[in-house]
Amino acid sequence: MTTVTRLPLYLRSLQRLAVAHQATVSSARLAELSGLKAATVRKDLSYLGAWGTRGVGYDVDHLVSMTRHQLRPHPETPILIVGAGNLGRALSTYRGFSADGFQVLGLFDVARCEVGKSVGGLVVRHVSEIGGAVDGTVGAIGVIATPPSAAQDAADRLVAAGVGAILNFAPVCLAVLKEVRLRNVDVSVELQILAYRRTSGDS
Amino acid sequence: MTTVTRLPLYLRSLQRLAVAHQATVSSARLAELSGLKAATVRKDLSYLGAWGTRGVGYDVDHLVSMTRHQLRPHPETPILIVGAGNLGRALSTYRGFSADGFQVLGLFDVARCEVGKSVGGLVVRHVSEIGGAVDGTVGAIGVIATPPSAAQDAADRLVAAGVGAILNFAPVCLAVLKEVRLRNVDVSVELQILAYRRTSGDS
DNA sequence: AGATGTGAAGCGGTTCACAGCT
DNA sequence: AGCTGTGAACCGCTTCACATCT
Repeated sequence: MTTVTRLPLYLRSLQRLAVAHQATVSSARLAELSGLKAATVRKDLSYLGAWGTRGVGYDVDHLVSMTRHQLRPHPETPILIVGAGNLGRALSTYRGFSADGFQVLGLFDVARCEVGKSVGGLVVRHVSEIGGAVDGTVGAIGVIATPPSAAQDAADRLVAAGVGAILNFAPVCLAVLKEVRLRNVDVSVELQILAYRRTSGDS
Repeated sequence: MTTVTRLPLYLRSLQRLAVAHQATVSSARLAELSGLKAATVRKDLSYLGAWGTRGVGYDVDHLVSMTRHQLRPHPETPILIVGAGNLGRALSTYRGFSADGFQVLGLFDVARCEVGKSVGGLVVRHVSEIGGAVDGTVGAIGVIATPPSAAQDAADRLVAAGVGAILNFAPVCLAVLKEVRLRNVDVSVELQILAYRRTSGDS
């Protein structure tokens, strides 16, 4: 269901509304804030079993807790970052994570010379220690921020360690067990899409 | 057309094949390398007017130049990065850009104390200089790597400077002229999608 | 009046299946 | 035999339209 991919967007908009002490939102307003159509918002919320008031709209606080509950069953989702290069360091010091319920559990690298360095309160460990770091924790997410050549190895180690999902920033197509959810973020690909044909707008 | 979003993937796979001296590829093989279905590949390539040989496959070199030509009308697409924080610095030192035909034209920040610092051969300039940096160049792409609060201002400046597209890393929904293509990359959103329900795989 | 909830239509992309070429 | 090229079926998401409720 693609509704899931919009839930985080709703949550953000809703949190802003909550901060602005808006008690209620219409689907039209929420759509506008999230860059979507009103009908889409209503359909999505109805899937979640949302209960709006006709003629008024939805209760912001109720929607916030409902959306958040859908998005995070556990209070803190552990994150493991592999690759202590520029991107890996940028990610591990990103302060937005904790607000969204994530906690960086560890930062790893293959290069021995990187191991032991401290990055924003986190000590870089060797990739061989990934397994030990995950240990009992369930639902951990691995983030791959390595060069392309090291990405598959990183993925293998993360999968072996038992992570439930992987977010891959390396420009390669990874092979993983299909039980492991995988999403790719590739800056160069995004730029190439944007660079294509200077015509018509696309989301 | 969503074909465009797959072109960069094909190009990457094809370049690897070229390096490995593979003269020819079948749609099935290319699909496998790119994580797609064979039928999709054939449809996409036929849209480009590709000319494969039945019983054999496609000529790798031909496909590479055809795809590359589609993706980059100009040899070097100029990139302007706004925000010299961790992410902005990571992006401006990313070495993969030049290989994919992009050139970082400038790195900007609002904070006066950041201005003048040197980051990987690039001197951080104040955001007010964005307009001058773009000047005559056509088809420039702006990259927003600021905190959320500064993102809309960055977008406005980039649009005023005449960029054709914006890649936004800030966790906000930007308002831009609809002539300007916009794509959003939000790490927290990606993680939230991955964290959702520990069931069924999704791309 | 103003907004939700939702069946039904619409639309775009994916996948099938097979004819046709080498 | 093998693989492309493509019409047609399929599928799922989006959007409309409107009955329904406050």
